[in-house]
Amino acid sequence: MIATPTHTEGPGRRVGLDADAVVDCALAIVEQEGADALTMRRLAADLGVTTTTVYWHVGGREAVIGALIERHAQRIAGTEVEGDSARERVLSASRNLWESALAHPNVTGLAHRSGASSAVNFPLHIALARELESAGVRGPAARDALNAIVCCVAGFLVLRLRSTGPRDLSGESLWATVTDDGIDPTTVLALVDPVDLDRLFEPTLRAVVDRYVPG
Amino acid sequence: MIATPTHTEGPGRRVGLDADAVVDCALAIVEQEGADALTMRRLAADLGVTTTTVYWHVGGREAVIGALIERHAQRIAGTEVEGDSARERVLSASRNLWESALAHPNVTGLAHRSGASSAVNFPLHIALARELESAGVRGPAARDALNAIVCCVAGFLVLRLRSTGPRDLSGESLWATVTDDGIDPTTVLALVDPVDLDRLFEPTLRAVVDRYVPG
DNA sequence: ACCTGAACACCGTTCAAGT
DNA sequence: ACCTGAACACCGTTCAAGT
Repeated sequence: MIATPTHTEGPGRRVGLDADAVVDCALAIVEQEGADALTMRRLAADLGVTTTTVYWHVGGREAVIGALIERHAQRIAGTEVEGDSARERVLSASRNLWESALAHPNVTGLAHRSGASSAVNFPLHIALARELESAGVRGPAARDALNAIVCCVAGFLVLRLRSTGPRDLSGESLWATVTDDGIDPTTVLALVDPVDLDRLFEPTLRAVVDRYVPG
Repeated sequence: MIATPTHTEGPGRRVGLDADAVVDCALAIVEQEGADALTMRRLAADLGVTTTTVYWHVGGREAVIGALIERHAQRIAGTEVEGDSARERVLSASRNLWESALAHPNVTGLAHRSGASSAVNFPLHIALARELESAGVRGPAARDALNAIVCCVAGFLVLRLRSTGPRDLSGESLWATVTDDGIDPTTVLALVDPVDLDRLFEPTLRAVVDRYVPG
């Protein structure tokens, strides 16, 4: 008989839980079912404990989300930058930002809503800053290039990842403006089409890179 | 004695409330105290009624938010586009997108989180589409230009409006990567500075416009 | 140190009831 | 048609208590 707890239920029992297990479970819930599914009670239930146990190990909901985001950031930190020329490597590092967000839409959305959007992508931002330096962009120019690229990628992600529910386009009262004015309807309709964004991303990114990194 | 209700409290009394008054009140709460302050109970309390009355007039929270966003969209619809050349007017219409969002950060953030980010800016998107047409950009080219510009503006807004809390930058474990690698710290630090974005917005916007509208 | 049980103060929503 | 009161099922969080 090894040194196991003498009782298996009630206060005082040991369930062998640590902060890492809690954060892993929280991250899994968010990735699979979205941020709204992450409640303290649901998280505790999945772990087989009470909500108060979660509070003891990592803290309240905000703390759980913070830890979850930081773990995800470390997970995507190892993404490789490809390309031969310095310019191509800058583009590759920028694309990594775009692709990692598309690969984990729920975590990305949660990080964005909780104001930690830069925290998740921190490792990838660093990687991009490194490639900019290799491309000869330094000082204030590097700062501007980094910010412009990050903003551009973030903008495409916002429209690309937004919930594609049918309840958008709100009232028909707004549509009246369009049909009245003789604007080509397909131009405006494309604002809702995420497929276009996948095609548009690359050339727009290149336009911004061209503006801020010489070559 | 005019035809007033015979009783002033309890079920059956008339308070002279309509859907417009509810939406106005909801919009005021959001603009002044943020979206989190908009609860059904708070809204009802400000109107001097019960929560169920709000449900009767406009519906649940989602319906209130939808109506609130649509009203704001109509409010900003009248923004003027300035500029002599067609290209300058395209830039002006794009700037309107940026400035109206900065003027109403709470409503913008709520619209974005509730997946109605395109609904709020719908009138301004139409205005931009009109200027693109005047600039000779039509068909698929107009669609691409519109999407690219909207994405660019949205990206700058996302980083500009994100809650500038001190709890960002999460763990110090991430910072270790930076100091180890000899990256210029000021380059990365600038990611948190919103002032830089105000300066960067215009030239980056011009780079995107240059790419998609000739002239 | 680790975990439970009960409780508190909120929230959105519904339903029967009033005039 | 318009409005109330009470209730339901949730939520995050706290606190005393157990081993």
